Amino acid sequence: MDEGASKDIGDSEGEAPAVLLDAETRLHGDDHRAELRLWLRLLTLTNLIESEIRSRLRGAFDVTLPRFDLMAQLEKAPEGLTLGDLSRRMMVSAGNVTGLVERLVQDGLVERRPAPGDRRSALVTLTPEGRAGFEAMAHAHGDWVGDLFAGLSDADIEQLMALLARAKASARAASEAARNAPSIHKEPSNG
Amino acid sequence: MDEGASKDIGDSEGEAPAVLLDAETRLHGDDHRAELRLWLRLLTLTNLIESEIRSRLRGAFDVTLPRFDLMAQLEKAPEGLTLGDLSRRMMVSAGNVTGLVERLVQDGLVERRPAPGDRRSALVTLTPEGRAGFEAMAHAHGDWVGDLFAGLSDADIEQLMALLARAKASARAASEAARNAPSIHKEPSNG
DNA sequence: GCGAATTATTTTAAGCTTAAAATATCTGCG
DNA sequence: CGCAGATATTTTAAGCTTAAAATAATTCGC
Repeated sequence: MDEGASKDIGDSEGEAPAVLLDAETRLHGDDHRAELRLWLRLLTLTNLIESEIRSRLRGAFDVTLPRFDLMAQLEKAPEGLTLGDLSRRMMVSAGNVTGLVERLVQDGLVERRPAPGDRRSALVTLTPEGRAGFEAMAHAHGDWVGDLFAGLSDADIEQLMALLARAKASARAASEAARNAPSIHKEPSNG
Repeated sequence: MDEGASKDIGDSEGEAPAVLLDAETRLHGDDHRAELRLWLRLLTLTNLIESEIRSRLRGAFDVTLPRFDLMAQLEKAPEGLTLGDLSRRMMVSAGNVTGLVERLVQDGLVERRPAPGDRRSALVTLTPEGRAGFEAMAHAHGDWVGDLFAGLSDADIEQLMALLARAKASARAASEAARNAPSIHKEPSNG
């Protein structure tokens, strides 16, 4: 397995990604330059950290991020979770979970057994080996994340948390608005 | 070997992902709770926006994000780019670019031709169709990103830009430190 | 000019991911 | 009861992604 850093989309970082906007767009009205730069920076940072964590998980424990994520969910639910629970909590498709669980079962890290009372469902739990492995990984993972953000002060973190919360609310609102009114070509002012 | 987009890892969001830290970790010293929450929030936000953009690109233009990204790089370099250039600029592996270009050529959106002067290389450029398609996509993409961040004020954006820059510097420093001194089990103080 | 090292690209093997279709089971309603 | 619709999971087809090995061509040093 493995991983990688990923995606960029725009410019490396310093200047305005003017290329993403042709002259006509600007005439249209909004130009979204600041938002595009923000998105680019957010994406770059997240990809940087994510690929660092992926690569460390692979190097130190020979495990992928999705597997780590799945095990983290199980760790929080000692009584076990169904595939559907996992799918919802991990925010990935059901088919994805099927394959992930299959591979983790093969590795002896999780166990699958019929759910009592519903023959459609299966309950997934960590094996003792899986639990022990996860604990070591979670410990290292915490240290790594601590390291990666070591250059931020407590105040920086606090401010970031607040701003990211606001950004998330904004993005969620926009997503839902689009979901409830599709096909409107998303022109804020003159559509 | 593997990889994909990734997702959550911790809690849905509100509370401390205490599960990622067992008692022993806390005794060890640092506990990194704040950093873990920050990382979780950053990841959640980025995934939310990224999947929204992916889904809109697919719905409106039947194109994937990696293809859009590749075309964006070509748009900025009208004289064309080699596969190696693309790999570096997109921050993905060379093999990845080979396949992406292959598929885009099949769709008639980009063109591949031997690079003059180096028989190992190929120059990739947008076809007229690819260029026209990209312009429409970039326009919509700009609007979407503008929408998604519409709830942030100019001041919010400015602050976020500054804090994210600081976070990026921190993460980069930590990555490079690790790269130059591997195998030290990453214990900040007592390794 | 020859061979070693470097660079550009492709191939291979494996895993992640999704949407959509197919299965299987369950629940509610007459 | 019996069936219709909902729910849980698997399967399928396609694409993305990487690391590592394999090819091919270039460059450098002598």
